[in-house]
Amino acid sequence: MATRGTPGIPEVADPPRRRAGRPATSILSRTLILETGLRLIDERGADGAGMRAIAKELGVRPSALYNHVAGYPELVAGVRELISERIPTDMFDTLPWDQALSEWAHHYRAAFAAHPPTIALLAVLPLSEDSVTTEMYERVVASLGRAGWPVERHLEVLVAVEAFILGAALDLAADDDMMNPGSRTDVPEYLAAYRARAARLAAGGRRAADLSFETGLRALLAGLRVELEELKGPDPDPAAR
Amino acid sequence: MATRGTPGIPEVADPPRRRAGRPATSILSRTLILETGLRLIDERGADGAGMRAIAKELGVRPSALYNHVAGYPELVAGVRELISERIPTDMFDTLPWDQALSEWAHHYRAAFAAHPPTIALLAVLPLSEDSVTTEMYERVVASLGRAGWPVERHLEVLVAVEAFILGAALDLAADDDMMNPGSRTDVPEYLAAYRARAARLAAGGRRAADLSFETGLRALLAGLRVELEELKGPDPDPAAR
DNA sequence: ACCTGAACACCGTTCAAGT
DNA sequence: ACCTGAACACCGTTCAAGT
Repeated sequence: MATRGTPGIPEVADPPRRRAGRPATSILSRTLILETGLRLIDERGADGAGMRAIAKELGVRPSALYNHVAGYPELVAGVRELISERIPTDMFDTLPWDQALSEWAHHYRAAFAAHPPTIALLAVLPLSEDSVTTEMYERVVASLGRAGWPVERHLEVLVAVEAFILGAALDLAADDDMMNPGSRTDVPEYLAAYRARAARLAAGGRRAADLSFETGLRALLAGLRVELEELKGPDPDPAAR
Repeated sequence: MATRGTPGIPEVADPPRRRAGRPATSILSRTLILETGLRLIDERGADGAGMRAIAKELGVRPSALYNHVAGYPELVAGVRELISERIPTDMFDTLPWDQALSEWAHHYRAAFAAHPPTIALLAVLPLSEDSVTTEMYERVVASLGRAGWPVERHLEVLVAVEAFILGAALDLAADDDMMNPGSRTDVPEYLAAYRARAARLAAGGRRAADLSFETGLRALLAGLRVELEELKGPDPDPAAR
């Protein structure tokens, strides 16, 4: 309900008080556009952060944005990069590979969780080729190498863990009540399981998605640990390490 | 390429040859609309399967669809249900819980993989409340119960596995080449890992996403198995089972 | 009940014209 | 180089009018 062009003369006529032509000092920048996009996503959801909405928020015409971003898809990718940049990776230099992966996974998921509407929008993007992500991968891979994982399996492990993280992030975006069976009588076991979890959640103050994330991550890493041990296990001479 | 309005004069003028008013026998149905939607998604991608495109394909005006589906979001949910229906669940009645979960996961992922463009569109949807999905959950939960998982942890385990499946499905939608570091020189370990995997993939005929899915799923289930053993382990009287 | 026809309120994007 | 202004080719959705 924006009160635009109401009565009178141009009362709330926010539109361009600026005249055409190149402004003395440039108004926009790629960074400004991306940050505004992320802010609007947070404030209004993914649908409230299109090219036109961002332009309006910046007091500019939509076409002006195209001087700094190639188009909407590129803008979305840029916003994802903005979020990815905030995922710390220094734990890979100080912790054992499995503990480091666990900490990383928590931060990774939290980075998206901080902007709920972005999850559906951004998790869908191909696990990009942008610079930030690649640098993150570099540290993960280095850690796996030091731990003794064979080099041809590094990406396999990395992507498996990342898949779980993204899936868990999607789950986080879903409403806690989304799986509520209501009063259906044809799924008794599910109903019992749903209620038992609900009671447990009510007791502790945690979200449903947190339980699944913690348990899944713990299991995944435990399984990977076992697999690495088996890879190294047949080693007949432990002193060779 | 549906050959519509074939002979006669108005050759390519497909638009409404039908006059207004209720047709003698109704043309549309919810099922027909959903199946056409899925087909168009397969043929043209998610962007080529909007309300208007479906209407055109069915030789009908867009507004006619609203007699059978509430709107676009409901249509997308319906298409997801169409896909979900094809995921078999009978393995939960015949196999041990962990083997059943493994088979289920393979089918679940394959159901989406059969319609690549849908993955990004559908995986994003909250793990719905629709009837098919809930019935699927019922069988999973029943299996976990028989295996000895405490009832308040059934959904936790189920959702953890499902998160991994959906994350793996997203990975499947990404191009194999998407993680290619190109000729970057600042990520040597990553570059080596990428090339080592590429060589391995070239040898065997598999996709990158398959490796990560198999390894992640195996690890996840192995970890869950260990956790269940620990839960049951302290049992002082094995005969009580 | 179930379709057409016309309209509404949006999109992202392009491009000439201005400075 | 970087903005405005106007236009293009789309969307999903609503609703009166027809049968």
